[in-house]
Amino acid sequence: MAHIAVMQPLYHPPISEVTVQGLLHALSDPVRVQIFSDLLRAHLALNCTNLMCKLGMDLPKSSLSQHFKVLRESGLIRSERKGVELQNTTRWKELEKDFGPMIKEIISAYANKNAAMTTQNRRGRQTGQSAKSG
Amino acid sequence: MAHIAVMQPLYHPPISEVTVQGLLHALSDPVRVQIFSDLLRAHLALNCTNLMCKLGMDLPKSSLSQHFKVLRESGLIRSERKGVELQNTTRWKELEKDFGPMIKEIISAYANKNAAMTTQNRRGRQTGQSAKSG
DNA sequence: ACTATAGTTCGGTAATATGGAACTATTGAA
DNA sequence: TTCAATAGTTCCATATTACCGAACTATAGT
Repeated sequence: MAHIAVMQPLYHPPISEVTVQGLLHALSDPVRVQIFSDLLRAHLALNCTNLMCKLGMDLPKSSLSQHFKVLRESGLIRSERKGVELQNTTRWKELEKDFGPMIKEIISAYANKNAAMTTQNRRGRQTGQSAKSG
Repeated sequence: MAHIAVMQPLYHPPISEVTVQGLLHALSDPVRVQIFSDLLRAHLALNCTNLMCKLGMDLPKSSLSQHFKVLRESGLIRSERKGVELQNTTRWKELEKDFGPMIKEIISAYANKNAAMTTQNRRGRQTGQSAKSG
């Protein structure tokens, strides 16, 4: 007895529908930034669960799914079914063409800020912030 | 009989406490982007109400106040009491020093996107979006 | 002290985010 | 085809955040 759920086939907005507002909202969450930058670094398709393991994050599946949905529907990533799992890639080329260096600058600002904070922490100010070790 | 409210004197985070996450969150709202870009263009201090009139926006005072608070506490603007009103300015210099061209790129991406959409609208696709008319 | 103006704070409601449990979809094996 | 396993999604209840009217604070002018 099929109740309601039909699991529709992963919506990806055309690049023309992608908004700066949506991109910034997606990238204003630390989990999503981590995922996106890792996808950038990885330079290849990654599935959701592996990605999270790799980042040392341990979120519930439902939250994870939501975060990927936000990234997808903001236009930042593309997710394709590959058997039982999803392969996620960034939509970098399109994005750069339409939004110039904005996204690059955002990611690099995050990276710089983290680096700066890590440096500060090394100098003794223990803040409890996640400072990736090793 | 003083109940609770004390109206504390407008908090401005030191630039070292400003986070990319906070900046992006602040700039992921169209009203706040409008305010901020107008402050940039204006190149001088503007009070809240005038600013909103000028932008043709008609929000309730309380919402307005909240938006300015978000901009202020994210580190994007500085607000100083000048008599009965506030004078708002961007913290551009500091921001650029700490976050490089990121903010500039965000603002310009917004501007480009709006321009692109206006162009599209002119070609007949009436979307109901606000397209500033002369 | 009274009035006006500019903005803030409170408090109720609406919208959005989080995460556990149940579900869907695909693979692999019997 | 049926059963189990794996990877994500959807549902729903709760928690957090946003919105805005009403009451308040703060300053200026009279």
